[in-house]
Amino acid sequence: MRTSDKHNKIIQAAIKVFARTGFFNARISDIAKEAQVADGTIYLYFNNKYDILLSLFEEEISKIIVQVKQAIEKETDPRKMLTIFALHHLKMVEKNQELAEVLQMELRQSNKFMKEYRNTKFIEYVDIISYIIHKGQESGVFRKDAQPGIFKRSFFGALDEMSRLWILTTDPHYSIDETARHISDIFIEGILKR
Amino acid sequence: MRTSDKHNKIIQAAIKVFARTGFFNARISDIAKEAQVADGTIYLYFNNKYDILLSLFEEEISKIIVQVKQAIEKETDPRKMLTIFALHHLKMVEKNQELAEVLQMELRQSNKFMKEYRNTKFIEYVDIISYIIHKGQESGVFRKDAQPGIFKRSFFGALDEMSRLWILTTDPHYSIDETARHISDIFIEGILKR
Amino acid sequence: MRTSDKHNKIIQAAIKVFARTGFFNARISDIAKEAQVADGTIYLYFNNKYDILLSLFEEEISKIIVQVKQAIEKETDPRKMLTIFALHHLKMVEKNQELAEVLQMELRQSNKFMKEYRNTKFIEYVDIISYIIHKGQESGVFRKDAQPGIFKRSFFGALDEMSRLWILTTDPHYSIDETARHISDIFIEGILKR
Amino acid sequence: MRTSDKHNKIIQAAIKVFARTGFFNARISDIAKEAQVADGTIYLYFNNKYDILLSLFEEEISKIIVQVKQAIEKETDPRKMLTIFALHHLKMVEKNQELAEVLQMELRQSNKFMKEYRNTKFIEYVDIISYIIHKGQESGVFRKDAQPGIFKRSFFGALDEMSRLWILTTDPHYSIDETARHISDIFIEGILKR
DNA sequence: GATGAATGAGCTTTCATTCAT
DNA sequence: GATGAATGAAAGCTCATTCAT
Repeated sequence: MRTSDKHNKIIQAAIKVFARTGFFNARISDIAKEAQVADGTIYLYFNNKYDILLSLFEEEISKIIVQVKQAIEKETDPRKMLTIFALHHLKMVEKNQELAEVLQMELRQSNKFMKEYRNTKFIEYVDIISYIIHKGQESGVFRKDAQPGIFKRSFFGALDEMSRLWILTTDPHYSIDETARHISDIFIEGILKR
Repeated sequence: MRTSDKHNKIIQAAIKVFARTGFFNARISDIAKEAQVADGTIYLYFNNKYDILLSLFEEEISKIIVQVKQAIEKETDPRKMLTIFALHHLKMVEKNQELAEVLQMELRQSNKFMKEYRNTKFIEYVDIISYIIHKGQESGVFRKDAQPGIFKRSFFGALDEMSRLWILTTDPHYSIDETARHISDIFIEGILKR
Repeated sequence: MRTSDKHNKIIQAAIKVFARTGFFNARISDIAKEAQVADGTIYLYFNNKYDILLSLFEEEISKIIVQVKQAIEKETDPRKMLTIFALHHLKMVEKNQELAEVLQMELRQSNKFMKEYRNTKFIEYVDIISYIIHKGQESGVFRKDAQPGIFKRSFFGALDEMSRLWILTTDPHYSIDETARHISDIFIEGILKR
Repeated sequence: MRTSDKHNKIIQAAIKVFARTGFFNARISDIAKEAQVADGTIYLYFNNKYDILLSLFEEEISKIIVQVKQAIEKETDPRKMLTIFALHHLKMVEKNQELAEVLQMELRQSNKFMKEYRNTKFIEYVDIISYIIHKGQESGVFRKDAQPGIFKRSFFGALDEMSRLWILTTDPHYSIDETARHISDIFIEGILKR
């Protein structure tokens, strides 16, 4: 019953609770209370606590991917595409603070400690960046010797680390727009063909 | 006695165990066994499980800071300083894989969920980068409009995200040297005054 | 409706499930699935899980009693009656393995832990044996000093313990016929008037 | 620490609690309270709830076997040996009512539902009976055509079923001595060579 | 200082039972 | 009558922490 209202209610509750206390400190009963269902109901929709986290990842990142791709498709200039990606990423973080916190904190842990789990959705997200680089290299805007594999991680890492600032401290020193532009500028300048 | 043999044995054991299973899954008895002391002995040197993690952070990052500062002091060119920082960071990650894993995975969590804790040592580490930028701006090598506060986090985030590759996958596609140089090149190009 | 189709379907399903996993490990949902009804339907026919077990006992043992009595009524020689009882008991065990397992395993438990429950049907079954002894004593075939109350339990106990062999191990060393005859022979010889 | 006081205290507590409520209804916390230890302490001595039951079986049956063998060794007449076995069995049941209840009720269940477990101790106990029969056949007292394998189970089954009377009803109609003698008399008469 | 047996609070998960449809 | 989603009480087990030795 994937389309059920309860499934989503639990996911949204879990985002709130995981953001507040972290995955390990979160109690099933907290999520149940937040979702206004009984503890047992959660197990009608998920196999266990960890399954909630994984489902959350898959579903929420999927949504984000769709949105970013739509935003980027409207552009042809790879430089602008990078800026849009950065902007979109940071905006998403601000709009969905709680989700962003969970992704920031728990996604990495699960990548490491849950060996069986390959976070393909996350990889797909980051690969949007390398796709942009390839485009730029083809059109001669970006340097051919730039490694998209290194670039995509560097660019994502830069945005991710900046997001942490927003999540940890409640008072952002720099505006989202300013930050996104600043970061993408550095990276664009860094791989521009001269 | 801070310099006690046991104190350090426990820290080193904790690094191993935390790297292997993560902080939350790690058992005190595992650390005790790894350190070849009794469970109770740990509580003669640390207040609780979390105190081990914090002590570990403080002490190990302190060591790293000393080393990086020494390496950078030998240079005067801020461009080379950035490259050295990147190189040093990635080399450290490779040499101290287990420590790097713990810092990667647990440092962020603790920043968030342990509100009382200000990770000053970590801030000090990242501030080395902004110090370099300031130097470069003063000497006219780097653009004046570059924001050191944004730059330092972007640069660190890029390196940090690359490190995750090393930690998660056992086969690095790019050499440390190549990667460090590539990343610092992008960033140097990105803030160079033209 | 006691004779309802569903009532019996549930009983038969319960026999299967209880035999497979035991009463305590059996889930209502397992019985429901086996009976091809909804979980809730079971509660239209039975008060609770334990009520299924008790109903099962009463109804199934009643059937057995009718059959044994019919088989014995054809005989007049109390010695042959005993042999027929033994034969009938072991044959029933083999034909209704699952039912036999449930009676073997759960009947005793329920006698003990469900204080309110007097298993009158079971007593009626065992009393068939003492009825035979009385007959034999009246006709002078069996010793007058034999205690029917002790004999009936011993005889039943002997058959019951042998049944366990069939239920636990899948390969019977002795044939049913041989075993029934052997056991009844020992007991007949044991109370024969000389 | 098999010889520890606590190990035995927990076993004895478990006998009491299992006898009172049955294995499945027994709570670990009940056993802990009865043994005057903390819940967690039980897990220092046993792997899980079921491990307590198995340990209980092995250890207590071992004790009984030693005692019966000692009692029987003093005799040479196989007829008397059988009577002694019956007497010893029923006396044991009366003296250790709670243990007897647990063995009666739970030993069979575990034989069936815990496939991996071979109750060798129990088999050893019942084999004492077949050993006696063999002796009697060798010395020409018992019929050669008697099957020790069937006899041992029948004899044990008879005693076992009688024990249930003692356990279920609190008022024994027949004395232990009378019952033991009556049952063994039937069986002795039943296999005597004439 | 060092030990490790003992503690007991705490949490995930199960499942008999209910009840709105 | 029939359904099965929802409930929530209940309990086995873990493990950080303590403290008598």
